[in-house]
Amino acid sequence: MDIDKGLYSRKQQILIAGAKLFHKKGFKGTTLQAIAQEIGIEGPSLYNHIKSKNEILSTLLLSNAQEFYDRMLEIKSTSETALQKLERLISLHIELTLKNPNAMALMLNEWVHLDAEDKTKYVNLRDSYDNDFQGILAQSIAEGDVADLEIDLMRFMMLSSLRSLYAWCAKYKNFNRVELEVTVKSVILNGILKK
Amino acid sequence: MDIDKGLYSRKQQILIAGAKLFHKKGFKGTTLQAIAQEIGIEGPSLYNHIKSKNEILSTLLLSNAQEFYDRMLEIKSTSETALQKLERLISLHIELTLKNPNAMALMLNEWVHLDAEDKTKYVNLRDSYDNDFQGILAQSIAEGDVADLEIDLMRFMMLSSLRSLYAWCAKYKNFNRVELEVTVKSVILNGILKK
DNA sequence: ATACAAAACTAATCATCATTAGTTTGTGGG
DNA sequence: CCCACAAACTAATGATGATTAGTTTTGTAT
Repeated sequence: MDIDKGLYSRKQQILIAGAKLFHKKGFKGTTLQAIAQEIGIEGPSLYNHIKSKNEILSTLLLSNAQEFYDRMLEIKSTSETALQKLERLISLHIELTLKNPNAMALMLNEWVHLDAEDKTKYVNLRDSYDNDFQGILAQSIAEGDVADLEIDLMRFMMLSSLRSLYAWCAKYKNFNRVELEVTVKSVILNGILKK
Repeated sequence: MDIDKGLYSRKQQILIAGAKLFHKKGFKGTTLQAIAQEIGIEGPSLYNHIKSKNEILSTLLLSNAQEFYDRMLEIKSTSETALQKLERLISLHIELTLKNPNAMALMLNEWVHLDAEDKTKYVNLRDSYDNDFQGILAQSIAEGDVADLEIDLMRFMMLSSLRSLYAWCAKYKNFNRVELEVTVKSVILNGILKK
């Protein structure tokens, strides 16, 4: 019973509790009874609001993946330099991480438990995102701002650290958001060496 | 039936198959029957070689965490500069990733399914490793080689990308190991910007 | 107040595994 | 050739947990 009943619909509460528990115990390690208990009802009562356990996971994953992709399209369409777009993408990751830390964790691993149709949708969204990300990276190499190294690997390393940030935020709760953004950008763009 | 019977003991085969399937489906999503099938026997026959499903996971995780920590102690004890030690740590991650890609994946997530005692052991090993890593990073700042930014976050970002490398290696199978090391070091040390 | 609909509850059901019991097979040393 | 012993096999057992059925409660609009 962690979630304020006044502020969220039951469906919302279920999604919030689901994200929290799926993150902590994994999808398969979380029982519907546990989710129900988290919001103060009995397990089977959940079925007044959801169709299945899998629906909780797919709602969480698809809505977040969609939000990432929508925001990517928005950033792609601006007329800035590719490097400026990369900086916006870094900010985007931080923004969405702060908004939905638990969902961010699920996007790394739990998507394997989606059923076939949703898994395809999810993987397509993620692949599109990764592709566009890499396209912008390629452009910033072409524009002379970014080093011409193995581009798959550069993209991969950038996204790995950005996608793990939720864990850092969970551990060091008293960080300053602006400082976080500055540091993350500095480490990604300039590396750790002193100049 | 993927694993050559001649080269490995049954216990080894079980560990290899377990790592593969736990990686693909998660610990809770993998049945003993599936592991058995992978090496061509029936589920209950596994009990001639193991004590429980959990033992498979804990053997995989603890032996790998221990290997990381042993190697860390070795590197700490050399008389090189802290920056040289950091480069050795990057190489170490790549070496162990190539040796045990599936186990590397498990170390990120599946440790939550260890039972209490093993989980404590595992978390202690990991925390010690992270601590020592950060100590070396602090020293290299003190030695004037590394930028004086939020040190927790720098350590976190470095380890996030290193610990995810198994996924890149799985996807781009034809990479050159030396080039991989060079690129990873360059991105971590110098960032992505062209100099 | 009263009735209806939404949302809870309790008590099945049914499937899926991990694990155990009891039995058979296969092999290497005598 | 035969005996042990390790390592398989098949057939329970028992727990767990998603989902369904059927019933009661609650809250709201008349």
